Amino acid sequence: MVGLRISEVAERTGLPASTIRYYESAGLIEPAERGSNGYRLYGETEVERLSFIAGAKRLNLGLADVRQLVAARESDLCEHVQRDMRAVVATRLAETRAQIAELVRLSDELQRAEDRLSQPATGGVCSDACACSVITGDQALQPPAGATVLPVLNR
Amino acid sequence: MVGLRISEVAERTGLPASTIRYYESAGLIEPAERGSNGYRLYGETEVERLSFIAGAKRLNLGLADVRQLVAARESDLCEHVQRDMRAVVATRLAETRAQIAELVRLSDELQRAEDRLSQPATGGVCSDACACSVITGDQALQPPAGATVLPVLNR
DNA sequence: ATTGAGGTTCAAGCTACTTGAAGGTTTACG
DNA sequence: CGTAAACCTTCAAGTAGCTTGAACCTCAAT
Repeated sequence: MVGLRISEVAERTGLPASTIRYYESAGLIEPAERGSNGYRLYGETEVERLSFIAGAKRLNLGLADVRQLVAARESDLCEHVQRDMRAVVATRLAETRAQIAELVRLSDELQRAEDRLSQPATGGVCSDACACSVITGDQALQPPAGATVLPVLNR
Repeated sequence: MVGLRISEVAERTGLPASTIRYYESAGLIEPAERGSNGYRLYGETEVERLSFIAGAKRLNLGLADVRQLVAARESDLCEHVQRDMRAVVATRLAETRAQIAELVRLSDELQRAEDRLSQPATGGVCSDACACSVITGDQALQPPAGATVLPVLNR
């Protein structure tokens, strides 16, 4: 009952100790208690909070979102929490679906590029364009007219 | 024929001027010529090189890959270029497909979380767990046994 | 006494840029 | 000719979410 050291908390939550320290420094969790030796000590409450955070991270939520949810959770207003979480999750779901759509489009492009690169060089002659046209985009790789392929991973 | 200024090159390649400067500082392209006023000046060759880079970026290639491809392209050994590009593109394609698979799994999780959050709180009573269990993962959100959902966007 | 496995802090590095400050240049207009 | 807008320059710092490293302390075992 004296409290758990950071490595034990790391084991239970699945988060690396360095990440737990980082979350503290980032204000996601309160500064941990310290033992007489200066080591951080954690109780069950902290482990649960960190598990909650780990769960949110599995949903790919950003730290800003996580911060909001942690605050809502602590505030203990149940409806409030549920409403907040629904909004955050819904937004994240929409973003994820958009990401998937973009990546599918991208994988099509890559597939086409690969197909073209698998063909022997045109007529054995190494022209000026060469394989580079696959990327320069003389033909297939231009965005299909207003396709905005660019911001795929920008988030 | 005096040369294009950076904003004109930006317009032709679709890359922001700031990005072009950044590519120069990152060693992706050679330092541009300068006019008597200190402005950068570009010729057709540079525009083509930058278009090539923009094309590679549309394929979501990292700067390390792009650097390699640019070098190969400049080296002018055609077979070599084609082999390099094939390898890079194939790797990228595999990565993209893996990403898609992970995101699909993630969107399933999010969908389940949303479903559960849409249901009214259990029996009207706001228990200790409340909506938080959706993320804490008492039930559905635990990784389906050895699923490694974590490194979804780590790259 | 010393080794090894923990713990601590603080700083820097990672990707691929973007943004901002502080300033010089060029061009168009009145 | 004056000046304001629009361009260009460099350099520094900020972004997300950590990870890694250096330099040091603590504790249990040999």
